[in-house]
Order: sequence, then C-alpha cells, then structure tokens
Amino acid sequence: MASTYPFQEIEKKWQEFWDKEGTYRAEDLPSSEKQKKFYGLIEFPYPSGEGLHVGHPRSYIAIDLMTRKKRMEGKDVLYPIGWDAFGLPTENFAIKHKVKPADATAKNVANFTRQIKSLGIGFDWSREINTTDPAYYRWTQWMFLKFYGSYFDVVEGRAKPIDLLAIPQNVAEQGEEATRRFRDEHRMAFKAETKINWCPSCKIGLANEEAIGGVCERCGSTVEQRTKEQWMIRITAYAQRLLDDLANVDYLEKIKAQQINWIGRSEGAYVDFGIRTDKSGDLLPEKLTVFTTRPDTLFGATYMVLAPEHEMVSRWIEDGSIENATEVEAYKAQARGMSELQRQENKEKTGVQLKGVVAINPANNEKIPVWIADYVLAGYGTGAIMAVPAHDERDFEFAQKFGLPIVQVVAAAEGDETRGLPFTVKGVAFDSGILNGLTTDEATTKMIEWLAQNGYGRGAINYKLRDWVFSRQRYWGEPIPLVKCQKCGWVPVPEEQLPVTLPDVDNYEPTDNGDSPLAAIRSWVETTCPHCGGPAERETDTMPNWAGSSWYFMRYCDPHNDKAFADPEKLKFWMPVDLYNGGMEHTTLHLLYSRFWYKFLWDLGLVPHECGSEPYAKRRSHALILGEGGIKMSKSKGNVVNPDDVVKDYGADVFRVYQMFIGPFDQDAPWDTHGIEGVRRFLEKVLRIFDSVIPAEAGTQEPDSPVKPWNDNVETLLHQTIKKVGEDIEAMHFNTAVSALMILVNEMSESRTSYRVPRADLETLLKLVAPFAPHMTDELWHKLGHETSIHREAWPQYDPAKCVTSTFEMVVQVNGKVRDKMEVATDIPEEEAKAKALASEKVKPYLDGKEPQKVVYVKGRLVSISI
RNA sequence: GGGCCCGUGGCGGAAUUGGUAUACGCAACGGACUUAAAAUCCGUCGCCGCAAGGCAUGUGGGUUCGACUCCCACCGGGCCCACCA
Repeated sequence: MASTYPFQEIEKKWQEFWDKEGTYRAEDLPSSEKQKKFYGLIEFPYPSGEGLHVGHPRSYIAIDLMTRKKRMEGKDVLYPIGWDAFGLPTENFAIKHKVKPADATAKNVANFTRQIKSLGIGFDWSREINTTDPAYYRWTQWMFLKFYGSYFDVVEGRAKPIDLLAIPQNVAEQGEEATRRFRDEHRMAFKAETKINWCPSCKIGLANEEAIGGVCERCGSTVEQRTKEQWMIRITAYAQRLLDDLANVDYLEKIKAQQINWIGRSEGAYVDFGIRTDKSGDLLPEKLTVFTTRPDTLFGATYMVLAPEHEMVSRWIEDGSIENATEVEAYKAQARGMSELQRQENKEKTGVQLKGVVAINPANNEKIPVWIADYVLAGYGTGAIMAVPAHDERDFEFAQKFGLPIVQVVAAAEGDETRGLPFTVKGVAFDSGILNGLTTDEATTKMIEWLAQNGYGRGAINYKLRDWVFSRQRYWGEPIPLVKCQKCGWVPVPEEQLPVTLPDVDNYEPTDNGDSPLAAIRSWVETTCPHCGGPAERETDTMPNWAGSSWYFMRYCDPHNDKAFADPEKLKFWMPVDLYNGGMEHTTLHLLYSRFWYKFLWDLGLVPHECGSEPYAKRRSHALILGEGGIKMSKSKGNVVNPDDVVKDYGADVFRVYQMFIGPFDQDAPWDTHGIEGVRRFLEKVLRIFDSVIPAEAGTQEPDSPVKPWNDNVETLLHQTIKKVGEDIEAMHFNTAVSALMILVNEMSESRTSYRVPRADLETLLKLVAPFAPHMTDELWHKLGHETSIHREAWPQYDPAKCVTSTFEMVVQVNGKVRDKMEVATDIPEEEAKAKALASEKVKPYLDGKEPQKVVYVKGRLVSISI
C-alpha cells in the first residue's frame, strides 16, 4: 500500500491486539440461547512441507467474513483451526531425510501457523487441535474401540453395544469358540481379507492414489496386488441412512449427487440358478445366486459370468468339475495381478468358459454356459451375474466377442434400445405370458413376485458402497489399540490405558512382508494380554488419514477435555456445524466417512440426541485459484504464487479483499497480479476518505469545515449497500459485495469534496468493510477515538424506507426496444405512467399514429408498448 | 457410458431471478499535475457507422409485450464418477 500507510506494522499491531484481547475467542460457556450460535468450519489443513498455497486462504477468508458478520450480529461464534497432520507425505519425507515424522510435523505446523496468522483470520487459536497429538488420538482410538465393541442391529437399523447381540441357540451350543467367532463377525470393526497395492521395490503398501496407472508413484515399478487381512469398518450398514438423511441437510446439489452416486443404491432381485456339472451328472445342492436390477429380462439370460475370485470357481477347480482347469487358473492368475486401475484402463472384454459346468435358467429351464470374466466385480452384488446380452451393453459386447446367443425379451424390449444387430427373438417371455404388455417397472415387480412364489429368488437392494478398509501398513498414523493374545484372541486395550502411543524411534524402515514398519519394533510390539496377562502382540497396523478428520469438528467444541472427547453440554450447544466449507475433492469420502462416524456415535448416545443425526447443517465448496492465464499452479510450471510474498508486498487486507473479489467463490479463478492493484487502490481510497476526519497527528477532532447537507443520493446508496453487502455475504457472493463497497466508496469520496460526510455514516462504512479488511478498519476505528475493537461492534442495520429513491428513471419500450427514458415519481399510478409514455415525443414516431395493441406497466421499471 | 455445471467486451466478471445487457475491477488510449517518473485526478473504451441508427450474451428454433435468464435441438468447454449387473 501507499508508503504513508505502514501496513506491515499496523497489521502486526492488530494481530497482537486481537490475540491479547481474545477478540475471536469463542465463549467457553455459551452466552446466548442455542438459536444464536454460529459454528463455521473449514477443512483443517494438512501441514505439508510446501507451506500454504494461495488456494487455502480462499476458504478461510470466506468463512472468516461470515463468522465476523455473525459475531457483529451478536451471535456466539465458533471458528476454529487445527491440523490434520498424520499421513503419507510426512512419513515419506521422514524416511527419506531420516528425521522423525513428529519433528517434521511440528516444523510444518509452525510454518503454517505463522502464515495463517499473518492473514488476520479470526480463528480461535485457543482451540487449536492436532490429530497427531496423543491427547487427541487417544479419543480417535477410543472411538475405534467403540466400533470394535458394537454391532449393527438390522431390525432397529442402528448400532448397539456388542453385549446386546443375541447369540443364536445353535451357535451357543457349539461352544465358546463359535460364540466368539459369531460375535467377531458382527462387530462394526472386523477383520477381513482385502487386496492391497504392493510395491515390491519400496516394500510398501500403496494407496490407490499412489498407484495410478499401475506403477508406484515413488519408484515407478509395477505395482502388484497382494491379499492381506485388514481391519474393516461396517459403513455399509449405514448406507440407507446416509442416503435418507441427505434430505435434511443443506448441501450443494452437486455434493448431494456425489454422495448419492457413491452410495449407489440399486433395487432389483437376487435370482438363484441351479448348477449342473458333467462330473456329477446332476444338479448340485448349492445354487449360484446373482443380483440383477432387471429381473424382468431373466428369460433373456443366455449365459452366466462369475468374477474370477468367486469362491465357487476355486471349489469347482478343486473337486475336478472344471475340465479346462489349467486355462481357468491362468486367467485367474492374470486377473489377480491386475490392479483395479489397470483393469479400468483396459476395457476390452476377456474371459474363459468353465467347461463341464452349466447353469439352469429358472425361467425356462434352459442350460446356459458359465464363464469367468474380470468385467464382473467380486465386490459388488454376489460377484456373479446373469448375462442378458440383448438388454445390457457389456453383456452384449461379451456375447459378440465369444459368439454367445442373444435373446431379446419382447415384453421388456420396450424402452431398451435395439442394438441394430440380429437377435433371436423368442416372442413371449413366459409360459404363462405374465409379462406381456407390462412396462419395465411393472414387469420387474411381477417378476420378483414370481421368483419369490416359486422359490427362485427375492427382491433386494444393493449398494456400491463398500466397507471401509481401515488398516494402513504405515508408521505415521494412529495405532489401532488392539492386542492379539494367543489364548484370548483380539483383545482391546483398556480405555484407561489409552492412548497407545507411537514408539519414539529415530528411524524405521519398511518391512519385507507388507507389515507396518511398527512390526519391526519388537519392544513396542511385545506386550501382555490385558485379559489374561499372558504374552501378546500389539496390532501393528495404523489408522487411515480419514480417522482423525472424521470427528475433529466435535473436539473443537471442547478441545482440552481429558475426561471425554467432548462435554455433552458443549456438544449440545455448538453442534451441528452451521456451515462447513471445503474443496470438492473431499465431498465424497471425507464427508461420507465423517457423517457415518458421527451417526455411529449418535446411535450409541455418545453424541447427545439433541445434536441431531447429521453433523453439518450446510456444506458449500470453494473452487481453485489458478495460475496466471488460467492454468493450474504447479512448481514445474513456475507459476506458483506464495501468499507470503503477496502479504509482504501488499499486506493482508489487500490480499483478503482481492481473494474475495477475484471471482465467484464457487468458480475457478486465475490469479492476476494487475487485479490486485485495483483492490489496493480501493483500500487506499477508503483511507483517504478518513484523511479529513482524522488529522495527521493522531488527534480525533473533526475539522470545522463549512457544512452542506449530506447528499440524499449517497444516503440512499449507503442503505442499499448495507442491504447488499449483508445479503451477499450470506449468499457467499463475496465478489459482488466488494463491488458494492467500491461503488459506495467511489460515491463517498466524490461527495466528500462538496459535503461533509456525517461521522456516523463513515463509521457505518467502516463496519461494512471490517470483515473484509480487519486490520485497516480497526486502525481507523481506534483513530476515530474508540477503545474497543470494531469487530465486536454491532453490524449496521439498513432502513428499507431509505433504500428507495422518490423518483426513478422509467424506460419506455416500443416492441421491445428502448425508445425513451423519463424521470418519474416512484409511486406514479399505472394509468399516469402509461399516459406519460404514450405522450413521449420520442415514442410518437414509432406509434405511427396507430392505436397500440397492448401497453404494459412494470412497477418501478418500465412501460412496454406493442403495436 | 452416467451425473453435475458452464459458454456475456481484450481479460476477471455484473445483471434486482423474465424487465434499460456489459455494474465493479483490470488492461488499453487521450488529457491534467510534474523538470521527469511514480502516485493521483479527469475523460474514452462491445461491434459497424460522420451521424441518425443498426447489430451483439456459443449456434439455430420456440414461448412472451419483453429472453443472458424459461423450453427444444445442436456446437464447444470443464469437473466428478465409471465394466456397479
């Protein structure tokens, strides 16, 4: 800014002042009734070594504006900050540079803190949290144990303590071991085999994001698939509730759509197919069950496909039912070696027929061949499909490639696009003809009835959502607080012994077998069983990054509590979050996981019932700040803007206003070095308005200039601006709020030369600018003689009567074209407006002496004449 | 392939939700002040035209007194998901 305004000094001064005064500290005990609280939340950052990106603050500043306005409106405001600090980049950095991840994290947090504080954001730093702090992850572990100690009651549709799980008679009769197994199978946290991406060179398991294109992101070697027993969390049990409750929250439509999409509910039916092998020569006792959304096309099912991993395939290989077992094994091996990503890239259909095995289509008793192919996914439905090539594109493609029959189901043909290739048309779908003349929906319902009546299947609902793989073979994460005892099996670490802290070692290396680096630290692994006191080993897997971020918004309500993750009374006051803002990249997983986690705790009564079943009342997303020219900022392109540089050159206030003015909040916007100059000019103009009011040397006396009455138009504009800025901030239209302020300031600074702007109006202006440029406005506020911060002042009110002018410029249109404009009284009667318009000299030539066909008056706007 | 969204000056973008298209800002140009520059201030700035006027919101149609806004088709671009039966 101008050399006369020492912004660096002033900004620092106010940041220290706010810190000392606790200007932004949320009330520890609420001072108002619950309706008057506002909890604004931004996604807490991952403190990377790169430092703050210019994109980060966009969200922080936006919510800062909103919370500042709410505070000025007298609400209790909670706007906290913390660090989502566990995770891969830090771990990788630590391994590479042989430093401790905790030390690297502390350094990064210090840097982020310095950067964020320099922006003057009104965070309540007294509530700062860090997911890697044992005092924090103690509760993350505690919550994991709640998952472990619970099951999902299907009848009531909610989680309950595992002690309440009814053990069926026949299980109980089999003894303790069977009972334990039954219980373990029903826990919300359970162990199961899953595939992981394995880099044979780095000897490390990789997240999907690190194995893009099937190669290791770090070293470039081909990623293998390995099978491993991992902890899973039963999020699928909550699929329907996660879907249903979207109706009760205010999320952007596209965010809801993403959640719905990800959960992927589909209605259909399970259908049981009989299986005959040549070897046995007869029907097997077991059935092959498939899930289909189109049971009405059952008659057109001409073959079946199993996922290569389907357990029946292994069984049939073993018992010799499959004649071409070698070929089948080879295909299975090939499929196993492929990562999901490789599979997605190569969409060419492949598969092998299981020779010696046929399935029986229950609709017509026809024998149909059985195949395995990797286009059928083991993880969805039953891992097997009935293939209806006439009504499914993928089946069609497969049938074409392998010469399988294609049968169109006539009753179902309506609505399905004909593929323009010869079909074997079989006419009526059923002996009974029950589907004739029905729509697809009706036929589906009818078919499900038929299946159920004849014992061939039943209606069913399936979700794409899979259970949450919760184990990571990593060091830098929350240890999973379980111990494996040879005698007692998995035993939870008792609550009073939490947290299970990470061992403080100088360095660690990945292991050969895919275990976490923790597995090699024997002194940490070896422990005693909390149950029987015998020798036991700790679980060496750690939790995923998503764990700590699944509940952090609750910890903010009571961050220093060491008796509970948060005091229920404080949760009752602050929850739910009123506005949650973040990037679109987190609108599927993080949002889903945290909603689920919250619902689970709510079910158990650990989150008070009064908080409601959803953690976030409203979710919005910001877009990206791009590099100059509209390309993404990246180190390689050399177009990265460092917020430190901007703050150093222009100050935080300019940076903040520019961030808000750059474009619509939910739209990507390119950084523009020239654009920021315009904002600087604007703020300097604000300073200049106060020059006459505030004498150069700190005095607060107003000069006794000759006073002309304050201009009515500026008065009107002031009230219009109060209205506009307030509404725009609420609607997150920050760019137009800034432009409204610019218009007012332009007007005021022009008027200043001819009129004396009343001090009260100047103070109003200052309050409107305050959330945008907090340092400068507090400085001016104090120079006007105030002792307390402007950020605790009352937000200005507008007078609706003063927002309207007594006259307006009425437009006269003839056949939709503007032909005249005239100044008329705002309350002009309709007839008079029309008469005036028709009498206009400029309009007359267009009337051509004819009588107008229609004359429309739009109040306060225009008269439209058509001839 | 599915879902969501967007096309307005040289650029970022406004438009009271169907009512004066191009607010505000940037860039550019001309001028004032200055020895000069910066800063600041004044002015011009969609296109064609001396002007009157005409034409312009991706393209073509429709509804309407009136369409950037609503409807249909097409063209172009973006984001997310994706062999989910």
